[in-house]
Amino acid sequence: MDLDIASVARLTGVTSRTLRHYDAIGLLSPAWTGHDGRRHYGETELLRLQHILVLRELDVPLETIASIVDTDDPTLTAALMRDHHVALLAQRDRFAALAETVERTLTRLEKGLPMTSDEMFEGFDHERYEPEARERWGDDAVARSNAAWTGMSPEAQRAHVAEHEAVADALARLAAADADPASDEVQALVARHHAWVSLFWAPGREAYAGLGRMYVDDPRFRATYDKHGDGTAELLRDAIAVYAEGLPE
Amino acid sequence: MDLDIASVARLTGVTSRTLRHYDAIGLLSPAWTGHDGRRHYGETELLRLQHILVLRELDVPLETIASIVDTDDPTLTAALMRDHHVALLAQRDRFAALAETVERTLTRLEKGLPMTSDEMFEGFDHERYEPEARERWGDDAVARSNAAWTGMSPEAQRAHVAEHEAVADALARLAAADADPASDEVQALVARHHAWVSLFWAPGREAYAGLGRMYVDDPRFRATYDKHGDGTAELLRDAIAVYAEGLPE
DNA sequence: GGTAGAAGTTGACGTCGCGTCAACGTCAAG
DNA sequence: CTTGACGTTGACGCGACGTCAACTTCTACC
Repeated sequence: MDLDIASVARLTGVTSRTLRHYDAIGLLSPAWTGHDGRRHYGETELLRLQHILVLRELDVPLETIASIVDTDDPTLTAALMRDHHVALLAQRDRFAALAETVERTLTRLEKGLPMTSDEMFEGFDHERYEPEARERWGDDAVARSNAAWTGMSPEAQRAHVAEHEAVADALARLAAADADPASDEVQALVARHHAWVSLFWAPGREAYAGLGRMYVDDPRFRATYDKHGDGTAELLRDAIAVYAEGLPE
Repeated sequence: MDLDIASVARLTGVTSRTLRHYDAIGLLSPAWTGHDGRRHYGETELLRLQHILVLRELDVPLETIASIVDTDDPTLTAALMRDHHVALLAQRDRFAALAETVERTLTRLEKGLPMTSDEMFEGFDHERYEPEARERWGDDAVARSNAAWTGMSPEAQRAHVAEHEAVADALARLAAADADPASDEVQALVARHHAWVSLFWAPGREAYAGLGRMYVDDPRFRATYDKHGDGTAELLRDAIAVYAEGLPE
């Protein structure tokens, strides 16, 4: 896939100016730049852009968005996306509440009835900023946005990240040695991986296997594991496929 | 009702800074200012503020908001509010669509399936800017926002406004002469008023009577008619009450 | 090969809706 | 009569682009 700036603009609804802006501030760089300076975008960039736009819909500042989409941990990313899904539903409900308030005001006006001043403003800003939104996207959204993650102490958070790195490193070494995905050594690592994932999200059999496939199929997620060593993502995928058979649902 | 700036802020969720800003740009002036310069707000201001906030939720620029809420034509105002109600519902649906898109992306990612680039961006900006929103709140929202109004030629629009003025003037003269609301002369004018209203909105018996009461009860709307002569709003209300009995529903 | 037009490029400045800070005035309570 | 809460008026700052301007490059057609 090779799209120029206008194609991306048409596809996504953002202007080319916006894409140039995102390049300028380092939020979204093109896949490559022609010798003439023209920007070219690939699939990875489109995925990243979708992620960015979801967050932008929620009025997350671009700087915060950058720190979120730069998180190269795929499971955390997935968890955050689920979180954004919840936020979108909240926005939907907020506008529904507003519509109702306005409707009430209208019918009361039509009937010539007065309203109390509290009643008039039900559903306005109270829903928007209390109690979550402000806290939620305030300073460091990555460290706050997921409930499980938020509940952890900073040390626990660091330990958690380190655990993931350790698993990935060990997997990379076994991948280099061409280990069997079903072997006990590998399966023990997958168990640790599954425990790690479970803090954010408790996937069933199908979902966990799907996550494994995503690690290979999505270039952005694949890079996360393969930077520890070539073949790591594939080994993890295959090992997860075996491990997943033992899961419920 | 006499509220200071902090009360209004608490009630509505906007900051006092915002209220001062709205005063500075002439969007919302306080009812009166104390000898010490402190701002005091009344019921009229709260109504106006709610109107402003509804429009702000829809991302209408403040300048446009000003031209909308300054329209001192009550029926057009009511029609616009109904329009805003529709827009709020549209926003609600837009976020619902976004949530669905994200959900689809998530499940596909979990299953490791790819998506087409079109699919990925379904529900993003296409809904937001096409085909209505941009045109709708573009330059002169007052002259565009109502469907019926938009369809009229500029000359027809001017004629329409003039008709309303003529009716109000005639009513004011009859009010000064202490005319009977049920008299043929007055009822003929109400018939013209009803025809005028019907272009924006076809009220039933109850709704039209309610509109009449609103003309007296709401000070902002009352002023619109009483500027033609004292007692005009009351005469219109009583005359509408009589006229409404002959309406269906 | 020449040229027009469409679409890209990089600065640079403008805009909107306030937030935020500074410096100061005023009021009610202790 | 001070203290502290809350108000006031400037003035500047900012985030996310829009909007020129001046220039280069690609493609199409003669």
